[in-house]
Amino acid sequence: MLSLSCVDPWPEGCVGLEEEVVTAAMQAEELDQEQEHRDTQSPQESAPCSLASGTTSSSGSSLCLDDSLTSLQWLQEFSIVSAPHVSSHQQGALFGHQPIMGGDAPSSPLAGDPATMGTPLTPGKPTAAAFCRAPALSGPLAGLAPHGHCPHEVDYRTNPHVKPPYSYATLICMAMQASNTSKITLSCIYQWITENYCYFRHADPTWQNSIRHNLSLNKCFIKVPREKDEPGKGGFWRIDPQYAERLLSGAYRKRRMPPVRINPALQARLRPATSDPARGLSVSVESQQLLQEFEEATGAGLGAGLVLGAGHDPHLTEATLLGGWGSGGAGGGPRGGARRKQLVGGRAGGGVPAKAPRRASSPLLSPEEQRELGALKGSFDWDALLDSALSGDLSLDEGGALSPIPAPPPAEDDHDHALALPGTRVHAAPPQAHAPPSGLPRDLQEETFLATAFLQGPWAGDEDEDAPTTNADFLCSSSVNIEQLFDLGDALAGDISSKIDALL
DNA sequence: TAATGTTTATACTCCT
DNA sequence: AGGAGTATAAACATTA
Repeated sequence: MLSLSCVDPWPEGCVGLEEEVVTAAMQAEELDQEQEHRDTQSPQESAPCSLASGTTSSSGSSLCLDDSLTSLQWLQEFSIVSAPHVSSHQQGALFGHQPIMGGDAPSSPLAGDPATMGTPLTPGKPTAAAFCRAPALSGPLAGLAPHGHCPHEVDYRTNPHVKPPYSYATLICMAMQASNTSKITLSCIYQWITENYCYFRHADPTWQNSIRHNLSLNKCFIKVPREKDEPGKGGFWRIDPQYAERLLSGAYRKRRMPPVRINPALQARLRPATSDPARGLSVSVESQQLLQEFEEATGAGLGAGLVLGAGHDPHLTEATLLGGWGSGGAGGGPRGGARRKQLVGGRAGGGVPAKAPRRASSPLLSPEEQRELGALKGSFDWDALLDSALSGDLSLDEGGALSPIPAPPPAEDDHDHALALPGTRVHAAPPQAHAPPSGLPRDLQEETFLATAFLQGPWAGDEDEDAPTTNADFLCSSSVNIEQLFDLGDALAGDISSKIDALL
């Protein structure tokens, strides 16, 4: 059954943390009140604040969230450059709202893109509600907090400096699930990611290689060749339905990933501005202490990117920040291939000069793909998905979505099953389903679930916390509440019992 | 020719 | 320590 952790935003293991964080927030709020007033109000600059229409109004910026619930306000003290022109709303880009699965994507990929405005890495005002109160961080999800990279702190949609803490597979899943179609093209995946994650708009386009690599390698993804009469290049991709089904099952698991990654493509842009120590990362002693307390509370600090070294040397911190590719305290520096590129010739045949990095380019979409992308910009309707489950379209029985019994690998022809998506048909899984071939898919789905659940829920900050139905739980925000799911479970249990009785 | 897709290799983190 | 999962890089093949 569904984890109860979905209901309790602050499970046992998180209570202490909550208190500490809130305490730190209160202290920080006092410290930062002066700066709070310094921040001139420029609502017109907070374009991302505009809410998406419909059920996916998850793009509310930090401004839209509850200012009174600041919990990490002390992070405002972290400022790579002093940029008086940067409004608090822009500062809120780092912590604030989430990329939206649906709703109105920017008309331009760069719309509301701080990077294009030279906005530095300047954390804004997260809210308590946005920090770990959200469902994605409750229960097993609290594991994200130790990463120090709570997704609710960062507005990945507009912040070009921080890499989303999601695996590529998750991003692909998100793109696919945001689509109203059962299959999308590679370019649409690119497009969705770049529109929803500002980081990738400015990152070296090698991430696209990784996307393709994931699509090819990950068994979750199935390639659907184009019809012969279908124009366009490349095939379509979709999620193996057996994994899509598991979106509704299982517990969350944190993602293993370096906590904070600064877009290396922006480092060069940032570095000149921050090379001046006078304009460098400004961290007050109070905030350092608060951050340290927070790190101690969370056990991991704000990730490699916000490591406060001995003596809390701001410059060291800056260097760590700008060094990018935080490697979890393993010394920073480029990881993986980047280093190998330097140290090992690899198959590239040592000495072969690396390709000059290409500029990120917006994939050119065919009209057909544009239409498809239009669907991508549409809603990411969990209600519909849940409704599908509740209506029985999803396999809910043996090994089904809501069953603790793992689903079996699908038959080959199962690939014809469509991804369970809102507005689209949802095929039942083969009843003989069992455990997935590996742990990856489950993790992936859980992560995707985690990643997408909160995308639906900007409510944490702008709703009354005391309201019984606004506990920032995606299920509670959904038209299908947890009771319904329990009712469903009861019904299923009853059905199973009756069948057992019949057999006996 | 560029986009797409496949494969291989390496490095890193986390878990057992 | 080793395996699993993931990220990154690159070479190469295919296709529109």
